[in-house]
Amino acid sequence: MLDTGKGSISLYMQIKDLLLARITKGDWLPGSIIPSEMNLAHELGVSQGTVRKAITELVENNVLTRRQGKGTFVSNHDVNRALFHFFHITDNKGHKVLPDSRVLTCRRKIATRKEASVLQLPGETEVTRIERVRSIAGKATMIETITLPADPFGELGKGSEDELPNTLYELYETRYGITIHSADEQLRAIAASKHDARLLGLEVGTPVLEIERVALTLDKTPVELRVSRCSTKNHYYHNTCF
Amino acid sequence: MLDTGKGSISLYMQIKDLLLARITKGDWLPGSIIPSEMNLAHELGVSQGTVRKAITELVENNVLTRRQGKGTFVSNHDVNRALFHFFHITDNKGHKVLPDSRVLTCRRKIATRKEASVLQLPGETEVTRIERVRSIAGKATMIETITLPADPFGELGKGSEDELPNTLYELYETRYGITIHSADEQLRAIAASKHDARLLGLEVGTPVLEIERVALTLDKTPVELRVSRCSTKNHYYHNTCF
DNA sequence: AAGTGGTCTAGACCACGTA
DNA sequence: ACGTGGTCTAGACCACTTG
Repeated sequence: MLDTGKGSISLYMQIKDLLLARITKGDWLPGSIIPSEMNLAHELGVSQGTVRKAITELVENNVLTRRQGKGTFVSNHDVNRALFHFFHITDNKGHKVLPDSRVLTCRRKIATRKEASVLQLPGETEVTRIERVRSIAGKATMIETITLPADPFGELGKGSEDELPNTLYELYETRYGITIHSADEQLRAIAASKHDARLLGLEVGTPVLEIERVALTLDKTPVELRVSRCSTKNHYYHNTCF
Repeated sequence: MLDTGKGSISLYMQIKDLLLARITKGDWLPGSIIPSEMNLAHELGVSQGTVRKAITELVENNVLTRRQGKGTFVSNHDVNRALFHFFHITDNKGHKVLPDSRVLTCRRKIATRKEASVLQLPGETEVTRIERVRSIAGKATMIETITLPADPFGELGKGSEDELPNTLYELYETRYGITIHSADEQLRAIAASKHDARLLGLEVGTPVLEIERVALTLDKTPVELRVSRCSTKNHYYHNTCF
């Protein structure tokens, strides 16, 4: 099974790929425990240290989570992950708070060229488009337009609009088996449209921050396009570089 | 020297802190080689694997760089580091290019309250303020206002304005012994001022992206405040989240 | 050939969580 | 008491770089 020949890829990398494959296939679901390092070592015929090195890299990629004394678990989305890894808006003092959200619309539509291209869909495909307003401390701060391919997100968008939770990535994971692992964000400054201005309580033409995010699964399949328009009157987008 | 008692911090952490201290003190300068893992292990009376684990974490923090067959080196700033870790503007196709820069002014001034607070300076301190325009493919794309404390950056700003290189962090490192290790960025959308508009070739009031960056050394001392105003007509700020 | 980092092993003991 | 991950050791061999 494992390639121990000369010029081959290292053992721990093969094990890492193997574990990754099992997770991607769904053998081990988010939140569930995986076999112990010793068990995996025996099963795969390598030493515990080699399994450990493979797991360590997956932990660094936020794919697995270790809990001393308990075991190693497949990471799942919770409020903390949403806040620390996928939400970058802070108030003027640098404090992060996850905003509330209120859904405006949730409808099936034909994908625009942009949406189809970003989500790698064929032309003229149906998508679900959700529009919601997010508020921090009771004040409307951002408008989100979320586009999801119809395929994995079957019934979503056929009614049941008001039942959408605040943290969507948890829903994707628990209800559709889709785990968001990373996201690419592109930011620019644009003028608030009439629609933006009304919802955010701004003058038309006020500069707002547009965040265009493509969310990806572990195997880098794009599964969500999210365009946010954010008032930066009392909030910033925050990023730390190393 | 090392604490091997019970409830104490782990050995490799102590070694990591020790190596970090030597680098921060300047015992080992950026770009120079550090002793081999075996030598450090003998010197410190631990096994090579323990030193290795300490070094691994410093490599992950971009403090050290390993080169197989050669040794382990203190990381230094080069064009690649500037581009991959500290520059986030891409063109509409997602391509990164480091812009050219033209210095407009470079003067000694009294720090504003904002500058003094961010750079942790006492009131009424002198700082060096640099203003420059950065161009991509010949087109002015961003205006940068850079504020440096007078203290470590002695003669900078007393003449010699035109000799400033494109990548300033390299200069800080080689000429002043200041290594930028991380940076915090806060982004918002604002309207272009008359000054901004003229330099960027935009209409007054056009939304531009303002990036306020505080650059930190390894021991988290803030040493530079950089406010950039960026036209997002043909460029984005790009960020990947995990 | 000698020295460096990179991988892998086998085994020891510690700290934590559960039963 | 037992199983888990966390730390540490000692030693082997490989891959790469330099003299």
